[in-house]
Amino acid sequence: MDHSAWDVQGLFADEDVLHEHYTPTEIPEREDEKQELVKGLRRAFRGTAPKNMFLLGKTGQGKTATVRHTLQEFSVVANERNEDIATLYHSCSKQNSSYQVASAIVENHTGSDPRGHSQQVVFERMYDVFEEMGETVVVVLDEIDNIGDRDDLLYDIPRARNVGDVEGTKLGIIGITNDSSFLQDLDPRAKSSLYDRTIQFDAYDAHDLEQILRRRVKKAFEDGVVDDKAIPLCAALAARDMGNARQAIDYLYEAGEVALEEGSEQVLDTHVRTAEERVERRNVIDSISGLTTQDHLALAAVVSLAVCGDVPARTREVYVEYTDIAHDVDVNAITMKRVRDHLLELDLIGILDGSKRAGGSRGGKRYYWDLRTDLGATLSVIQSISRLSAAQDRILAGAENRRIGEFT
DNA sequence: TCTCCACAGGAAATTGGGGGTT
DNA sequence: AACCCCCAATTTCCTGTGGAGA
Repeated sequence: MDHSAWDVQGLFADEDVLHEHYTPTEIPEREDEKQELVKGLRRAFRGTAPKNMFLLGKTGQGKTATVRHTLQEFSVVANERNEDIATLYHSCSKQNSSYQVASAIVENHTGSDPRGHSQQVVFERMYDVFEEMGETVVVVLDEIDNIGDRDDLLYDIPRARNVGDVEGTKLGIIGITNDSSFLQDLDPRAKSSLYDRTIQFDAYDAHDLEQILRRRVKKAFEDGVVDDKAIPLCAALAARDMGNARQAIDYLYEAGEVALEEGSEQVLDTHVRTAEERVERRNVIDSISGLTTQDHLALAAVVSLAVCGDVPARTREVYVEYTDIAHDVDVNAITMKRVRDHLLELDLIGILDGSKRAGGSRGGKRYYWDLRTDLGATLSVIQSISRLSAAQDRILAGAENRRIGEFT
């Protein structure tokens, strides 16, 4: 029997360096931002509370890595100087309200879940946790935009000392958000009085990305394995899109996989191009599969219309298709208002395109919905959702005239 | 020019469910 | 068992919008 499929060529030296949760030891491109953080934090060594700060910037701009790295240094220095300083990093990705965030912090540190009590009680327990940690405590709340407008926590923590919720402890809070509108929605007066500094992480340009990639390549791949044209290409493709380092690294990683599959001894620019397509397709699939049933139905309605070539379509047309599909799969159909909301959410995450145009014969304004992602890829994802199996025929109706029925 | 009406979109009320205390 | 807290999704209700056709 041929076992060559199990062979591993030595392209990668250390794949972990390319994984999402790898924290680089240095980011020279973010040295300025780091110094800002240091300035805010080092006040703790003078006996003052650290500054409250907001880090602002899109995903993949090194916000989390910079903070973690800086906090790490801060702790080491504090330790050397015998300062009673503690730091707490918390990602709010799984919580969507201040209440849940406070509960999670309490649960992480005491082991008991405080949910069920009033918000006030939960906050008090959270402050108890802080007081136990040290004389000065820096709290980092990553992905804080997740809590939306239930942001009491952001007003409460900076005031805790004045109000007497914490007695001996000085609190500093660092919020990280990739949604700039989140910051605008905070009460402007509270924002300026409670938060001393916002640090903006601008998108990397192609040159920055290239430097970042080169450092990773050195660690992740064997020497000379990555062709010299491949790196700038990854950087350029990502810079053209969003200047996202995560994306650039994903391209590179996947390019390595492609090279392995093809039995190539080098990672070439052709591999990068294949990788880009794969990564993008995978991103679409991931974002769709995480949606709710109603989102899926709304999307399926647009896809169904797209299969027939009936896009862009008005909300009403999408809604009619939606009700039919909902009936097919035996799910309660919801109001048009709500379906429109779902369509708008799909627009927000880049799957649909909802353009608002002046109305036709009846005036007003109307949305015209179209698919922003590749029809074939989206259709195959829709088909893979078992819940929608009873509606496949309807969605594919008209496909044979359009010769796009053969996706799997 | 005026009215009409399908749609947009904000706000409030409702529904239902998860987790508590007493 | 009766009652409290938090929350997401949805419905209900309402006010605007603006070109076509009277």
